[in-house]
Amino acid sequence: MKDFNFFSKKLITWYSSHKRNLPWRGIYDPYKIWISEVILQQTRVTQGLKYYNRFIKRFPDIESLAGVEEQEVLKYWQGLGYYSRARNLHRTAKTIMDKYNGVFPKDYYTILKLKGIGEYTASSITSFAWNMPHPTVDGNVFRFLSRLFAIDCPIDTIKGKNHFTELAIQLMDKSKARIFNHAIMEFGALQCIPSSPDCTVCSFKSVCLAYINHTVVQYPVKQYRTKIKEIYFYYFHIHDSDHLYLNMRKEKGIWQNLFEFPLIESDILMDFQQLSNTDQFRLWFPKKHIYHFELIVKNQKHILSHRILYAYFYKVFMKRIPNSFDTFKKVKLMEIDKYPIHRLMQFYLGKILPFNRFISTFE
DNA sequence: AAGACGGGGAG
DNA sequence: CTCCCAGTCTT
Repeated sequence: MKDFNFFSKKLITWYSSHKRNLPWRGIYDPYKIWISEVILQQTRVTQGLKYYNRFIKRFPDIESLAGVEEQEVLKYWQGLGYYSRARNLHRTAKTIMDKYNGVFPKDYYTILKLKGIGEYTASSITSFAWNMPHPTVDGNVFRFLSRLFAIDCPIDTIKGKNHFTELAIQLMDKSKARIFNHAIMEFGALQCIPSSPDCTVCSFKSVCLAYINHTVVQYPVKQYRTKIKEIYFYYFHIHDSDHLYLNMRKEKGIWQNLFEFPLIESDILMDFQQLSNTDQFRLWFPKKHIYHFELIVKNQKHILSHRILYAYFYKVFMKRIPNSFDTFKKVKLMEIDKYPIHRLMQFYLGKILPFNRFISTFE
């Protein structure tokens, strides 16, 4: 269709004068590239930056990452979201130690089999570390290419993915995969931005089909929309002057392996009367003991990509800690920093603890 | 093919 | 509010 080498050249020229200075640029260590790419999955550069620096400082290589407990890896991921990324990072570090003698595999398809590494990340690692000609097709690339060629095929379908990947392969100067991939993503991130891009200064305005047709706003095309469900979380903060009673979320789902107060989840809004009639409540707080409940936080809205959850925090006072609390993890207040917690717990602890030193270490 | 999985920032 | 971010895994 066009002179593809023209695009590659033009893109790289643009990149050389517009690129941002980022800590994972100009690095050829596959480990560091891997960490940076996983952190940046569905995450903005500005948000991931401090996590990257802190993570690399604590886990400078595969061996150091594989050698710790998952809990510590999650602690360094606390607040970033999509926690399966951290769990998979840890798991894959162990796999590389066990199966590949601690050396990061160099074959694309071997890398692709590792947990938490998909096509995008495998392409990033192989192209950035070894200049292998695999295209990095991320959100930036989807957007840029969909506009440049006015592609109506939805990007969130198998067909769309394949189409854009093929296009990126054809556009790429195979001998310059590393800089081409950096350039095309940077272009999408800085010039061909999602909303109101300044097309008047774009290097491709003379050939961009969407710009020529005045249809830039229509691209990229998406087929699916995530539907959002509302849920209600009722937390119990057991009163104790110098301890917290926590549970680890073991089940698959939101916040797996993170710590939180004993919790009753519900699809519906419940007042205290209804709550106290649930099986879980009666198990934790049997009638033979005297309790006093105080509602500290009411209807706290917490938004996830696919859920809106409303949280209630009850503080529980009692004469003596009953045996039914033995299943909870009793954590010294001073040691809360060792336990990975989600934003909602951080919010509550920040509210009730007079000194924010308890949760300040990782912020 | 469709949904699950966080959190934050921009408009 | 809505959209989207250097996506991947599960069913």
